[in-house]
Amino acid sequence: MNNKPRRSSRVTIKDIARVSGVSYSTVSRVLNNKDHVKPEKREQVMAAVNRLQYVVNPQARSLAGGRSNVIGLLVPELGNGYIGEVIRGIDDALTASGYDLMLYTTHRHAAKEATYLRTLVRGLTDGLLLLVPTDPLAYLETLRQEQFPYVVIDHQGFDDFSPTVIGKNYQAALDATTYLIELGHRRIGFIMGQRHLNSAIDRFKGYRDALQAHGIPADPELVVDGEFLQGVSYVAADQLLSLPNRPTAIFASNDLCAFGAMDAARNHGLSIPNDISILGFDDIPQAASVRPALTTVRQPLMEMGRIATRMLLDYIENPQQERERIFLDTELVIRDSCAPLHGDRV
Amino acid sequence: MNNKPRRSSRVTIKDIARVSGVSYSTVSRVLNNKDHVKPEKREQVMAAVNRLQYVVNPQARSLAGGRSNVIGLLVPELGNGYIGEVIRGIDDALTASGYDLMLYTTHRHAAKEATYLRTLVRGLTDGLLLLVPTDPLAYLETLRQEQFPYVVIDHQGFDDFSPTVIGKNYQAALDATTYLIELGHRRIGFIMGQRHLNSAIDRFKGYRDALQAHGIPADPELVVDGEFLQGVSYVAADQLLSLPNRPTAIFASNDLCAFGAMDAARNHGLSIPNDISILGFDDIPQAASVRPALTTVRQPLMEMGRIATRMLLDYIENPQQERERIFLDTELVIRDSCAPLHGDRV
DNA sequence: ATGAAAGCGCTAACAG
DNA sequence: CTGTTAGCGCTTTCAT
Repeated sequence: MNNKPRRSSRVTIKDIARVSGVSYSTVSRVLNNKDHVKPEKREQVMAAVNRLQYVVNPQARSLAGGRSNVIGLLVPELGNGYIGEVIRGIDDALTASGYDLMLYTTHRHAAKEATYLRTLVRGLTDGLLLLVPTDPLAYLETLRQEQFPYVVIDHQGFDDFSPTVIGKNYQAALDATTYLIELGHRRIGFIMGQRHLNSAIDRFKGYRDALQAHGIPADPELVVDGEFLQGVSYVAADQLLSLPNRPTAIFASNDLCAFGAMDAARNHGLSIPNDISILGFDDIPQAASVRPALTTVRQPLMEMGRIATRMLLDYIENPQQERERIFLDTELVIRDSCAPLHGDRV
Repeated sequence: MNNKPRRSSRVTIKDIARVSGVSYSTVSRVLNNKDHVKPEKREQVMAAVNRLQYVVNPQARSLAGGRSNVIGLLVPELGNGYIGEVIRGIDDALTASGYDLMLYTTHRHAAKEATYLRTLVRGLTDGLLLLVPTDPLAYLETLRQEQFPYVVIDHQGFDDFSPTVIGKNYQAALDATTYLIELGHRRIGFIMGQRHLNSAIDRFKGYRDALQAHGIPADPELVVDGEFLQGVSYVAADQLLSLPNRPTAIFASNDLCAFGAMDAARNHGLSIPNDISILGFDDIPQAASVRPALTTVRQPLMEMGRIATRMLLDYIENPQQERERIFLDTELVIRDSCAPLHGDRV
């Protein structure tokens, strides 16, 4: 419980001030790229910085009211490729920026989110990336009032002021379902994501409206809960496949759910796509490597992370910047898990 | 470039000192569980803490010489399930600990690692987890001299003092290769990992020695470079499969490499496992979902992360703690990608 | 057992 | 353009 902290490489701005023969506020100025410092002094300082291998102490900087140069990322959990991809995009955008990343896993625990938020905002981070937050209403308003920079990724609709990056879920689901219909399917099962998420709801609406547009009556039996989880979806799909009049195609709200459905189909002795077509959403890396390769809606996950990060950095640098909401296009990636209704693989 | 930092929820220990009627050094004592504070005062303080929703400012604490309660994680990149699994274990162990996680992606860039290290050690973190570091010799010695707590995960052999958690690579590779031999294979290709990593080398030795133990001559043609990457392995496997006397089985240094080999095999019109057996290493989540499901060596990835984290926290709390090196057992997971030499699927 | 006071390393007014 | 000075919030001697 009690141990000496070891502080290392004790080169501080005072040291480099002494060595380069200027005051240490001047050092601070050049370090922060401020104006009003003679080029030659700037050079002297930089020389000393390099020679002494100086690195700032981010805490001191942040404590003194500067930036910490770290941004926080709140994610529900790490378990699926989806989040990994988004993080890659974030990391990508951060790499050149000089910002570091603090990772917070909330395990979908809303209270935890709120606590994190309070400490984070307390100066540890300069900005926040919220990936599918669980119950953001509780603190988003606070963040806004504090003018604390943040961007929400892949979650939308709980308020009308949060800057957001999200895929066009409705349109994507509409297109995907239409594709299935054009393949001749009319009994199309739907595995729903977490019902409290608008992304899940939008996907459902796309599915529903596509059916309706083609005059296919909605059958409540065909809509089951998958909660964006593979295990839950397995059960859900199993239920679908046990129906007397079972669907000939299943549209899953994300790839994980699609994998669950594939498992269930195999378990029922059904061949994919000959006996049953399965369509996913996200296009996580595994989607291409499962067999049959999954036909799915590709969300530009890395891109989402990258764009959100750029937006955030922009807000940090530039607080006046107008907040925006960005809707990204998706793309139907046709692979091997869907086939025309009566017949051969497509 | 110039913007006001917004500091929020300005409740500091002074506030809670005032409210609870003690000096603020007493508050600090209570907050840090120090002795020499009367139980009743302790209660008063805690009451105020709860009432005012106080949260410490980690930077101030760390600046003043206390702990920051964050640990840093250095990873090469996020691109594969392997690292995701390890991180889950880390996250798991951290969850209850009150420590936060700082994520550093080095992109296998050694210079970047060194820079990170300097700033990290500068007080931002209380300890470091190094996941397959690229060129650690440069700074490990420094870390040790500074008595800075760290644990290396899945990399070993570059020095003899670093605390380490790693799988038994040699034994695992020996067992896996033996399995293939017992299936009747004698021409067994090997896709090598990054040659500068001891984990890759140990796996190779296991392969080599298993062959030798069964009197199978080593054929250099059968050993190709995969660098732990799917793309590179595809090319490597392609080379193997183009051999006049092509192997009947391929042992890949990790699952990603195995996937590359599967792609190559399919491209050669070979059926897995009837025409060619493929065996992987790691058992990342995808391994179970590819078709045919991959027979592979299971490393307890989450467990590795969890154990390493516990060790690290232990070192932080308890600097005298003796450093240890832990070797974890692996397990051959037999699925569908390997079959007896002449014949049906196993 | 507890308070007072001295910084940790840095940024940001404020003078000049 | 540049130096001086006052903290940021907290931990830690050092007294008492």
